[in-house]
Amino acid sequence: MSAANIANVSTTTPAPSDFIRDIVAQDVASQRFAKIVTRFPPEPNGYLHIGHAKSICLNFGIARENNGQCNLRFDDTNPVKEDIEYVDSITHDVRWLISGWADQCLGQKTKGAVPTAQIFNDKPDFHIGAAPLGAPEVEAFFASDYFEQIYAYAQQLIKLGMAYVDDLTPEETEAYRGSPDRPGRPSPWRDRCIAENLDLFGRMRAGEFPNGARSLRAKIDMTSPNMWLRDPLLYRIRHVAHHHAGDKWCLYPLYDFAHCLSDYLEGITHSVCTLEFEVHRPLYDWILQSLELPRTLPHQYEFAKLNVGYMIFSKRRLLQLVEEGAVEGWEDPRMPTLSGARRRGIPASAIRRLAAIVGVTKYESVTDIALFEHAVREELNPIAARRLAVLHPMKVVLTNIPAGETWVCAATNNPQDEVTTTRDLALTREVFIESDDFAEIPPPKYFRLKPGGEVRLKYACIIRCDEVIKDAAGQITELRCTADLTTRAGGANVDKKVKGTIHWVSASHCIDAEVRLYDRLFTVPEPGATDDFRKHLNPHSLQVVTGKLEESLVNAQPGESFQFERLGYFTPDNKNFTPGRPVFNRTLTLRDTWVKPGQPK
RNA sequence: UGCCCGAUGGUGUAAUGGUAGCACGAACGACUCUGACUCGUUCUGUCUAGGUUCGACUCCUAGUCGGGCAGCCA
Repeated sequence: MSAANIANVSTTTPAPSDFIRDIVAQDVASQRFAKIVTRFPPEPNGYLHIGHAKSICLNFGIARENNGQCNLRFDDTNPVKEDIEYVDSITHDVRWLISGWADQCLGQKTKGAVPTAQIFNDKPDFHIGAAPLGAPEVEAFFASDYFEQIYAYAQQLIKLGMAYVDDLTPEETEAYRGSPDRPGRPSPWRDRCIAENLDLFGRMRAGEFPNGARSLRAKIDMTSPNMWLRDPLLYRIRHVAHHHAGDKWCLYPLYDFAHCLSDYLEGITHSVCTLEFEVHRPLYDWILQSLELPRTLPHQYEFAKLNVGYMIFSKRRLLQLVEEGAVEGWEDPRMPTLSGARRRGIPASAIRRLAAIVGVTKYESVTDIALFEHAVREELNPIAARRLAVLHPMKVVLTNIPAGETWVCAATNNPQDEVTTTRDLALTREVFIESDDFAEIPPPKYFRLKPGGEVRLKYACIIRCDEVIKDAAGQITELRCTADLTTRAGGANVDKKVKGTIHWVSASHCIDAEVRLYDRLFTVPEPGATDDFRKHLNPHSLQVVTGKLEESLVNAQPGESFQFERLGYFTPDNKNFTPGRPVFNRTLTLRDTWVKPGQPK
């Protein structure tokens, strides 16, 4: 099973419905737009995580269900926080997440393209479209590719008397703004004439003024109860180079100004974002309406972002974990990042399934991590090949099988398959079983191996424990058992029932492999609820063991998923991979409904 | 003591004035060469108070609780 195959699973679930899709459906019905175009607009200042995945699934899902398009656009208006490393990882992660599902909807542009002039309804207009599907040299959209056009829109706003250059310092600007329950005061520079504003704005671009000396502001209403309408800043001076635009600019637009115009330039029809931007919507509309643009304007819709128990999604905190070494980088399998999830063996389809389960609402909730784990198991169960592996080995000697003798056992690769396929396992005198699967003093209802008891070695035969061998310290060193070879497949007593069936590997036909057992990164459901989230790091989130694995696993490749029977789902690590010496990551344990006596769940 | 948004079982959601349903979870049971999967049964819900209506989760009013807004971040 290749990574590509995994990504192809479960692409046929019924189209979900939610309040945003309802709006889109109405717009489709009324033929308001020729084509539905959405966008996913990350800022390249961190890695994508499962929270972003909800937005990706929504935006690409809408495009997919309406034969539309979803642009990947980097919202890169703040060069001091952004980096090309993030551009690359985000591009990769988006492609991974939509692979086999919405590839055909991914809007990208011809490499190096910028918005071009056109006439629309007899009016001058600017637009940038997607490169045709399959075009050779393509790249994501970048807001920074629109800087020239956005600058021109700013000039137009000045000419309309709707923007002005302000000389207030950042501190003064804050003081003049007032507070949510107290109106702001107009800047003394608010009523500069258009010619002076234009001149000053040009000199800001020319680099005549230091950082923070002047800004461009929209002229709206300093007394508005909506803080974002109190003459919001449109441009600030930053004498720094940009990772994508180079050193061409020392003047950068702010989010509110760049975002709505980027949406317009790309022909976005539905601009979907998270709830915290709800109060920005009047500004989004104000800017687009003020500029008297010829084409149908995009509209912004907001939904609640994803929260999942025992995870954190704050970029700042995730960066902190990386920088402080609490994890091994952004791609650590314990991280909620998409690259971490991929390395952990979580299929993209499972993340899409989660998005479908949680839906889209305006209610801010915390999703039970059980929903996520359910989605993962649901995707992995049908596709993960079954293998036998012993993580905490205990030696068992089958005293009635001579050394060197081999009994071949056919093992089913996946009971979920319609057509059963098998592989051969070797049963030999010495095998390993899981130490948990033997109890010298068994608790009630324990139906694995115990002294004098019987258990089935899966795919092989029933064994009986005759003797427990211990060292001087009283530690069990091996079990001496008798194999009932008549209970093998095809044997006379194959139908003999025993309560327990356990996994095992032959001591002479197994490989040693490092297996990394991951658990949740935090010990509390809402680690982000307190300032000191690091206090709740799970000290046992990674346990490394050397397991005994059935031989066939020696050829396992990154991107493949296996179920180690009775243990969980595992995948070869894609970072520490040496052909012939795979290191395995545990994706997730199997659901375990056996309540150990005395251990409430 | 400003403005905006929200509230349905333990969790995520559906019902768009007409039987409160689904999934997860939990409990019990069946099945089982994975204590998995699968199957069956059960469990728990409309924030509060008024109002409109033959009928309200849905509409109105007030309240309660939660979230957001005072970056030259996005």
